[in-house]
Amino acid sequence: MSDPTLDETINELEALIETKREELQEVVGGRRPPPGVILPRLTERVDGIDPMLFRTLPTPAESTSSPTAGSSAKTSTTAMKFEPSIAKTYEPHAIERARYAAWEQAGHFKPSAGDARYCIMLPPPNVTGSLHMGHAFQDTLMDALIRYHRMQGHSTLWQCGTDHAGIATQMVVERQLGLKGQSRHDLGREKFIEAVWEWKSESGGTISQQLRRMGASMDWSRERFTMDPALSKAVTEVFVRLHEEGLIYRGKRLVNWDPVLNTAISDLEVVSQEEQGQIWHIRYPLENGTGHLVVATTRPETLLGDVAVAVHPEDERYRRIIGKYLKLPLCDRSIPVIADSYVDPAFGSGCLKITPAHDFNDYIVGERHSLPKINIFTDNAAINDNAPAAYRGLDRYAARKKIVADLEAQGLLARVDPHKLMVPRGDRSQAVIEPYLTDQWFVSIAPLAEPAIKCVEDGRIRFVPENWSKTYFEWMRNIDDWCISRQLWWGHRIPAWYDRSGNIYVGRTESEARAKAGLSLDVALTQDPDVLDTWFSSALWPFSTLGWPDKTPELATFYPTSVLVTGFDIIFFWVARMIMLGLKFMGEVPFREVYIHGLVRDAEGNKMSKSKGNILDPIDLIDGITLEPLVVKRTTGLMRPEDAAKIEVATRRQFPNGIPSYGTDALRFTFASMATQGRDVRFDLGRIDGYRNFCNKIWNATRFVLMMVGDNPLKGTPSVASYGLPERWIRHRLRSALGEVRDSFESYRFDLSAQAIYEFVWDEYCDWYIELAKVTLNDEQAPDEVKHATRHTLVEVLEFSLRMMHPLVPFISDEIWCKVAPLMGKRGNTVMLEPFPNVAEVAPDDAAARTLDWMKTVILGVRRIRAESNLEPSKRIPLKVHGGSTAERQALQALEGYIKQLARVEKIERIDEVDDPDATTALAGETTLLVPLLDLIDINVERERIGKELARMTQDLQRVQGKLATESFVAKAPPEIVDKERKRATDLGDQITRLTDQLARLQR
RNA sequence: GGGUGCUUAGCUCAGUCGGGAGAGCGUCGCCCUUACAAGGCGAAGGUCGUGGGUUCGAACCCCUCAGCACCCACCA
Repeated sequence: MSDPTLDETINELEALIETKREELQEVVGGRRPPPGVILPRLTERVDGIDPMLFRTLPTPAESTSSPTAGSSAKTSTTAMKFEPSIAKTYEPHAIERARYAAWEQAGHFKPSAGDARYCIMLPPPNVTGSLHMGHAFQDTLMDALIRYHRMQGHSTLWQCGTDHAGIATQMVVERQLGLKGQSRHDLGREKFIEAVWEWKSESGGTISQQLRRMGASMDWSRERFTMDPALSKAVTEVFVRLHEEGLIYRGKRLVNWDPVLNTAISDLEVVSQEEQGQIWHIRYPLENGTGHLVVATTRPETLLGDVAVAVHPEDERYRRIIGKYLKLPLCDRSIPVIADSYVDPAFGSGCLKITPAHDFNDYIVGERHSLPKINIFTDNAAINDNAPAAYRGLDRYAARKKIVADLEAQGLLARVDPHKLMVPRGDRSQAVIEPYLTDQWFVSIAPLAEPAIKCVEDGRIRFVPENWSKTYFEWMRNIDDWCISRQLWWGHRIPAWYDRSGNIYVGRTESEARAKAGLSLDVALTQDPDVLDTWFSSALWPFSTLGWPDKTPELATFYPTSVLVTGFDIIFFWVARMIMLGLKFMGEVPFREVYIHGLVRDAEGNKMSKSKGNILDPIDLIDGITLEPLVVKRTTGLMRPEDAAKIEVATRRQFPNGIPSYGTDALRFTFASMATQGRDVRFDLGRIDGYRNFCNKIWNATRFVLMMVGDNPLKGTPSVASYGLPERWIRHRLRSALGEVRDSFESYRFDLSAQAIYEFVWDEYCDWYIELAKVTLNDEQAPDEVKHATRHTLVEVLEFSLRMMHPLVPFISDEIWCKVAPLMGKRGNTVMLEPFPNVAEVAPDDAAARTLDWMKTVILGVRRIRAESNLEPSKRIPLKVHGGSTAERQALQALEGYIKQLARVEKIERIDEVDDPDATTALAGETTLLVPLLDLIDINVERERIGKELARMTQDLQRVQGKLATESFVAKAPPEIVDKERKRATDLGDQITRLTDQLARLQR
């Protein structure tokens, strides 16, 4: 907390919040604010710590509203007055934190006993990091899988932990030191590392706390850090073994050098971007004074390190000067003209300057021709002493300027053109990367890559979606050796020692290294100062976290893990390397499946980034945030402070009222519903809005059920005969929904799971079944037995649904389940350990489904007439029915009560002859529905409506008849398709006749 | 230069085996009907990017083109 700007920000925020709090007090008069009003809260996470997290946890008992002790459950129709033991409105905050704490305390996240195993490795987030939308998305999917499998009784482990993230963490701590005017060199290596550890222990837990807010059910008791002693031991072990096998070697190579961070980085950490630059055409005079060659370069300063000029061997223009010498401008050196087929004669002048120490291609050409390598840079990319005195000590860009000026002065600059080029930059520092000749450690990758390719080819690892394996193969088949040494202080120190003459000794410890080489103690050794690439330790994560190299029970139980859930951006960085090292050291793949999810973008499809100011903090979506703190948050700590004004305007426009509080479940459900197969997902606030409403719907449906049932357990299972059609129908629907949910979980289609749950709960259970149940329960004639069956079904289907939805919305489902399950006589105290429902537990009932679906068309038909004829919704209307199949007639009789209530029909009259000319019509199967027109109805409206429907049907019929008239269709299409079309034609013909008759009557 | 995706309603997206184009949000109309206005009921809205091919039949399979996005790569 030593950062003055952060302190300032926090003070500002606190002052602001205090003001808002006072304003709000005035508005709501000290009472609980109405829904939608955002309670200001301290958004202190600017500095990565959230002191509010878990500070004031209500006990589970306090978290729900007044208990109903003493109130006797009434189960008659007067039960409406009964106030159930569930809060009146859905308030996620009242339930989420307490529930999570209870789960964690009870140890529910730990693996249970059981033969079937399920394990996911959390991609360890950066210990310096805080939760962003990508994490939140990914964690939701993993948690859904974990909960789904845990509920199936599998011994389930979600292994969590954090990554030391070498460069990133070191940079954060160095920046903090910088604010105090210190550098890491002022502290020295040992003190600096101490400072990093200290910082880690203070700020490192942020993301773990935030993961808890997401409801992530990971086994915290097994939390690991890549620099834990045990994991460091694994790192050393792997390094030493690979070295012993000759798969790790040290060598002087051209590597990607970050001159700002002063370290080598791997190919993957270099990001090339197209930038506008220039290309300089420079004259290199022939030594014999007969002219000059023109070479083109985008980097004139590298001229100082040139050792040759190459031309294509078959280029007629230059054939006779191959082997002659050129005077290297500005330098007192001669360089040869060489022939190499690498040169493209068509590009520029067809002459290429060769600078082996500063260009990857030139390096290869240089090797081919045994040319010297002249390094002209220092570690900071300033000109070194290998260059002429005039340029020494100049930064690379200052040197460029001077060199260009000098060339021009000497008349050696032929031309300068604007030129677009790919500029390599370090992904962390954004510094322009130099190819630079240094001693580094490498992993010889080809022998590791081969089995790693094979295990995906033969299906031992499966990518989901499948096409990502192509990307994987593409990279693995063109992979280069991996540079693993970094010139940093924070990380795993390389277990190698040097004597005075530079001989290398590798061992698990210095004494082992000595012993292996038979060195006596009086030979002085110094350890390699470098550390390993962070991804080296990450690559071991699937087995190092389980105790490797020791043979632990966890390792035997959970390796190979079940699935890896991750983004495509780290397939190369991490996934591929885990596969290679997993196969190497465990002899088995690290995971069976790799589920690749999309990247979370903002609503416009832009990548979310701090510098764009379009970041959404998942915690803000859960808790809500008012506009002012949001603006402050988005504009604080920008890399380019000049963007602040723009970001502020955009933020104020997009969130004029801040962000409402949605709760974790709504956020999770949104993420699940966005998890389609595409490459990226856009996060739209409209979606989360809708899913918060869905949670509210579940809440209120439960309130209704509890009102209807009371709070005493239901006695006895109803007899089969007491189930009405609605009860049979909703079970049938539940069965299909359940099947879809299970299938989609198995195939990682979380979007389809979410959709199936949403549609079942809202469209089937709430909109239809509850309404139908009301009819039965309000019917004084209905036998108790039937009412009991109805109540039982209300509860049973709800309880099923809660188990079915739990993996996606753990908090609300658990909260409600604990209230609902006892009514079923269930004793568990959390739904997360209950069995995930099986399709086999619910029998299909096609007959009930067909009948109820027909009834729905009747009700929908009447409702449509009512709406389109502007009849008052509350007014009961008479309904006449004509015709209909035997089944329809029976159904009508059986379901009359439901139809009357749901369609708001006064009475239903069967007529043999359509005699009422002024009636409006709807069709339900073979039955014709007629609603007598009342005085106020405009007959023309009805004519128009029927006319439109007729037009649609006639068009349909024509298409169907056209099909049936095609001989080849009847001959070649499957018979069931032909039959279906025939039936359609008959039905349509019949309906058209009935509507035409009705239209004729109206026109009289 | 090589590779991979995407293009379906105003917006964001589903569409699995090739067989009557779907959802959410938004829009419009009516309703505070005793679980829920964070709600209920109803409605409008689509040449499935373009052009061709295969097929009895194409949003879906094949090819062409266009636009967009991403990944990889050493063209000075």
